[in-house]
Amino acid sequence: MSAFAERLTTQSARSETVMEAVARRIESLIRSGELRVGSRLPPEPQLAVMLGVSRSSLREGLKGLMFLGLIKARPGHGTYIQSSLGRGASRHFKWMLLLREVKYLEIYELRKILEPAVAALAARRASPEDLEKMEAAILGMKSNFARPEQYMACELAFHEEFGRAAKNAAIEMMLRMMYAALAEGRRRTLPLIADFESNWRRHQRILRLIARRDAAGARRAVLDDLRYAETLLRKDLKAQENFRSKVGEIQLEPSKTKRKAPAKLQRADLKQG
Amino acid sequence: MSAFAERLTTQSARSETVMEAVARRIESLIRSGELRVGSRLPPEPQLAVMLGVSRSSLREGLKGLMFLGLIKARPGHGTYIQSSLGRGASRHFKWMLLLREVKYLEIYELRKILEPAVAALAARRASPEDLEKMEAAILGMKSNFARPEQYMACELAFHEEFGRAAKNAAIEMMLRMMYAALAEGRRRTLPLIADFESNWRRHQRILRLIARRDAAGARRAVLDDLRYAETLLRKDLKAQENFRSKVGEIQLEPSKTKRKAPAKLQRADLKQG
DNA sequence: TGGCTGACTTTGTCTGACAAACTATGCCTC
DNA sequence: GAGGCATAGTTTGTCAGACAAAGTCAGCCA
Repeated sequence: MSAFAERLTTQSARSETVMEAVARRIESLIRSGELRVGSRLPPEPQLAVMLGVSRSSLREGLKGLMFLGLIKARPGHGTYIQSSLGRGASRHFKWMLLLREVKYLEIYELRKILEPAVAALAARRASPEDLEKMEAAILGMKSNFARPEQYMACELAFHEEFGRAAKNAAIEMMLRMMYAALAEGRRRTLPLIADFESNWRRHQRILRLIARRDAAGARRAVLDDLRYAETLLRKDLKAQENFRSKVGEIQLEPSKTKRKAPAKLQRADLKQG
Repeated sequence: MSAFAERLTTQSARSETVMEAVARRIESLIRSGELRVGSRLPPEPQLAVMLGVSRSSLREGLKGLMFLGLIKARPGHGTYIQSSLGRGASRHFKWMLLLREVKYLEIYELRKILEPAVAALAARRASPEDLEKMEAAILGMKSNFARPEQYMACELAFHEEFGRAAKNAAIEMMLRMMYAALAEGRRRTLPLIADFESNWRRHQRILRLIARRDAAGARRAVLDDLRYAETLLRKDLKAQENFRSKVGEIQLEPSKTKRKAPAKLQRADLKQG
């Protein structure tokens, strides 16, 4: 009868690793209210004794939580539970892009679903402070037409404030994940803004409509901007494809690209991997 | 002029930790094409030499990536790069719920934005296999009205197939994150399904409309289901609030056990987290 | 041929130690 | 008395070496 359900609930019988146990234990401490955002965890040696594991194992578990952005260690100070909306998750998203499991065009499809709705929410809910911050970001963009790096930083700030203005933490987290992942792969997004001034004008229009509480207008403006950016992306992808098919065979040699490795990793040589 | 941009680009000058370096190094290996999904990483001792770090530090870095679901270690076998859509990220989402940084109602607002659009996409793109799998999940639900655990497992399976049918990896990842997080906090979602049969009927209707390629109908059906579930959630939240306000004062002693609180966890048995 | 044993590989965990970063206290100088 | 500096103490970061556990695989024997 319930064969389908059986198959689903069958867990892999692998014994739980200490790392997982540490994470679950700390989770339960949060659930019980003993730990909350900002709390300091007991020192590592003490915590290791409490949990009955060695310090190294404990640290591996903590590192996992750090990667997720859920805790933050300050040397000589302590380890704290951190308020983090999408900090760690964006790294996850970035990897999906790296591994080509997620395509840029797919992200734009997602954005076209999410962001117009977010714009409508922002038009209804944005506080004066939100509007001020978005305005500041817009001004920052305007004064940096000639400096791509800084222009992009301001644009990212605008988008983050935009997400925050919708007054929904789940949405804010999702958007931050996407934006952070996109910003990291800036190679791909930077050339898309052929004309900073035109890009800036579209953003300014979005802000103006939000400030006027014009939900429908803001929704349309965001969708327009995304459509425009998507068109550029499509062109860029096609150009790159042509480039690859032409140059692909020539540059078959392994990545000899000089990359500045951090000092501590100088001995790195992974050719045999 | 560009003070705003300056403030944004100012990084915290904290020296990079080995863990971060390890992660970046492996990232660059993926970027250069030396590693891809399914690749086996070199053994830990060897990799440690390559990166010029000790095995313990390397392991901490790897654990971080494991938590994100990006690599998977098999004892006695090796460590592999894993294809993971939202496996690690869902844990992140769950924590946000735990820490009360994200509220359940906010997730429902997000779902009401996302899922109707996804339903429309699924109606256009679902393959026969997708429809079969959703059908199987629906059947599984039907035969488990009396077994809540298994019913929920089947419902989760239905939603995952639903997300997959939209044929967009970014969307699939987002949905899996949400569903996994909601499923973990099942305390909250289980009682919401007052009547399994009614819940099942709504799901069946969604599937039928997707199978008929009725995008608009599927969109409406999903929105209806979400509205219904949200109503139940609102009632449940209100009931819980009443309960808290009655029982809350009695054990209102969070600050008294401030620093020494974890002390009672000494020798805590890990297995019962 | 088939199954079992043993060596080998690889990850999991533990112990102990020292370095680095930050805090806080107390001393010394002005 | 006030302020700067040095020192001790706390806490995380990193390293080294060792053994256990788990899985693979070749080779031996019935």
